[in-house]
Amino acid sequence: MDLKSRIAEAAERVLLTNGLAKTTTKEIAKAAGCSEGSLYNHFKSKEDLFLHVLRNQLKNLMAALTSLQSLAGTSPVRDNLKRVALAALGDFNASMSLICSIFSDPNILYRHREGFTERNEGPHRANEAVEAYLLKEKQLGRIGDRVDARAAADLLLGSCFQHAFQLNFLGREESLEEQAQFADRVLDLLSPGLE
Amino acid sequence: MDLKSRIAEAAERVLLTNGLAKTTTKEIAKAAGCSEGSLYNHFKSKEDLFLHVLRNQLKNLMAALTSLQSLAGTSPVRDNLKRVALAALGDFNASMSLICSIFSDPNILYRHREGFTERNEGPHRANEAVEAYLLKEKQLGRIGDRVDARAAADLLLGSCFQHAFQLNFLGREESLEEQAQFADRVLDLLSPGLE
Amino acid sequence: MDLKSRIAEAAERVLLTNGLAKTTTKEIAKAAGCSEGSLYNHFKSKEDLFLHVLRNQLKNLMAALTSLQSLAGTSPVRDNLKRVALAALGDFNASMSLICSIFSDPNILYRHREGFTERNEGPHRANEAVEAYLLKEKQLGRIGDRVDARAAADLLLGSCFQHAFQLNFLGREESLEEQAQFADRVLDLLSPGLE
Amino acid sequence: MDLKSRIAEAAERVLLTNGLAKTTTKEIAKAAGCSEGSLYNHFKSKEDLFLHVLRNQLKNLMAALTSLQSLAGTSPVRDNLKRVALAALGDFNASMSLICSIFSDPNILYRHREGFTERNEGPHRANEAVEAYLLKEKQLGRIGDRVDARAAADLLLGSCFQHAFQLNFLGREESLEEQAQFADRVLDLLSPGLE
DNA sequence: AATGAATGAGCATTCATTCAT
DNA sequence: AATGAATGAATGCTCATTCAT
Repeated sequence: MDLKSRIAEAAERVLLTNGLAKTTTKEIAKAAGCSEGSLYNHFKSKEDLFLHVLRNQLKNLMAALTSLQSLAGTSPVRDNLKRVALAALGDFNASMSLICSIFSDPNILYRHREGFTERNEGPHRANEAVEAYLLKEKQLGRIGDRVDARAAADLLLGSCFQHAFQLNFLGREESLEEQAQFADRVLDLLSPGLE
Repeated sequence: MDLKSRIAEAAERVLLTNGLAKTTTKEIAKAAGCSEGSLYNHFKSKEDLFLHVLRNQLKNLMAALTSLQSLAGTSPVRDNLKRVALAALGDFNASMSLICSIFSDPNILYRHREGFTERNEGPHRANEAVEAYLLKEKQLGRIGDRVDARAAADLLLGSCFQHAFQLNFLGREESLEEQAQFADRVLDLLSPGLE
Repeated sequence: MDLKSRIAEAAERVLLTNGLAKTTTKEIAKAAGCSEGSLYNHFKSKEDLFLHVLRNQLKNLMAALTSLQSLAGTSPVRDNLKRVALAALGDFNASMSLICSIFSDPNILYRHREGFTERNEGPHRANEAVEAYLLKEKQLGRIGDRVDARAAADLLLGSCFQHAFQLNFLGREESLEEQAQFADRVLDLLSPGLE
Repeated sequence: MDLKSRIAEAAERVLLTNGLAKTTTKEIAKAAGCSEGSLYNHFKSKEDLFLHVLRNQLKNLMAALTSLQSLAGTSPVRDNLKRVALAALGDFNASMSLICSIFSDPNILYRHREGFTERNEGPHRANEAVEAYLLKEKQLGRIGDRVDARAAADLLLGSCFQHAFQLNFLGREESLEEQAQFADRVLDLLSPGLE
């Protein structure tokens, strides 16, 4: 693996462990097994390195959302949504402290936001992706034609997001099984509204 | 107003504007119109001051949750839930950057968590409060006897939480009317599941 | 006891416990059971308070030296010297850290020195006092007429001084009996030179 | 010379001039011709730097004490002791304010003590070294077989120590000749006791 | 005389960044 | 590209002193 990737992974590790405020370039360098100077051969600044790491979060969720689009009309809606919910729970959980750290520095927040705006990406796109999927299912008649697709997406992903937030806050870990239970309970309640 | 309160309010203002990472004691003092030394006559450290400010967030939501308990059986369930949703949207919106900043420093996270554990409080209690309310309504027969009260609470507050998060992330403001629309759409979709 | 004395005694206690560098006016006030402001009603500054405390050290030794002058020709020379040695060991031991602290701040050193010069006092006077006593004994024929009285004084008090210094450095306490043994051993060796 | 040594020497200079209490990192850096930050590339803290300087005091005396052991039985005892006395007077004089400063901060005192305990060194070892030398001379029959070697060492070094202390206190300098006279007078008085 | 909140200059220390090698 | 010593601005915090009450 090249040094740039090693640095990025080391940074991610340190950031998740120590939090943005307590993450120093010295420690990143140590974790990456290189010198502090090397960081600056591959990233313009610590902030750039952080933004680079940030952009690589939520990969599983993004993949799940991409594949979700092509699942419309195939496996049961509920199964599809559950798959997304599980990916969301997993990724939100793993990345929550990184994601939240953007609010501790307006400069980072601004740059992160602009970066997403440019590429027309961003975490809020997740909700749009679920919405888009549900619209397709609506056209296919697999969910009620009065269903507010966006509201459904917001409820599903919102509950997963807050759930992950609270687990992180409480310092608790959750097994895959517990995650599945959470998804099921939420989907049980949501399902009547989708018909 | 006494200096301690002035400092706390100034700190809140600066923290919301600059983010935790860019908030200095010098700037808090300036905003409070006092010397840096005075900060330390009233708070043991910058961290303590931050935790103090943090604990005073979400006051409206907490008040709404308290009054919610006594609303069981009175006004329509949906109205009661909407009231909570609006309080949540408002408070989450106003406090999101502060709340999220706790993840940028594990020490702060730890102390904030312990503080809540001691007082048996915390943001996760919000969901429990809504759950408790819904359980009462279930006993009163105003919602279906199969309803998963906790899942309903998680969906409602979770969607509000993530909505506020995304607004903050996008740097957008939302009118009260828009907030009400969001609440309505979410509750529309949730309602069938409550019957 | 009046407040001024209470403050002085509290300061002495704190200084001996914490060392000059770690002694704060806040702690002195706490130890004296008064406010920090009161310190300044009785002493012009913390430095003045320290100098006041400093001047009240070695009281026993000074008393012993005063009474020593009138002992010339009475009890055996060796007994008189031993009495002085014991007073020196006791006082040096109790005051060493205070005495040494004057070297940590040239301003204090200067003022302490000037204070003594004015009043024609000072710790070096101790050696002169023993010298004066020995000169009397020499005139009385109780010690050899070739004896270098000042050298004898320097040897006796010097060994006591360094002994106390080293005990303090090592953090050891010494019983009165051990102190007496030290004095005896030193005087045994010194005695042949006095004849 | 490397920066670490330059910093240490600069620190020693500033400490001797200003006293521990008035020695700031800013001034040390200035005296060393480097930035304050550089201090921390070579020493963990100001305290560590001080302890480093402290451990390099009394080098001449230590050398004299080492060579003293091999002088037993060679040059006259009195000459050997005088050599030690002169080294002691010189080093005590030059280092007194540094040595005494350890009593102004219990933390420094503790760490300095522990450092010596570990390495089985320390200023009190000086007296033991002289004692050891005298014991050899006793075995060689060059001093009386009843002589209390430790008491002799304590008298000799103690008087030198206090002499240096008082010179520093009085702010006086002493020529090499005056130092030799002091040593001679003290040894004159001590000599009868050694036979 | 006694208070103690307010002060603000001063301090040790940190850390992202640079640059000569 | 890799290094790591050097930097110095910036930070949180301390504490002797003041002064209105």
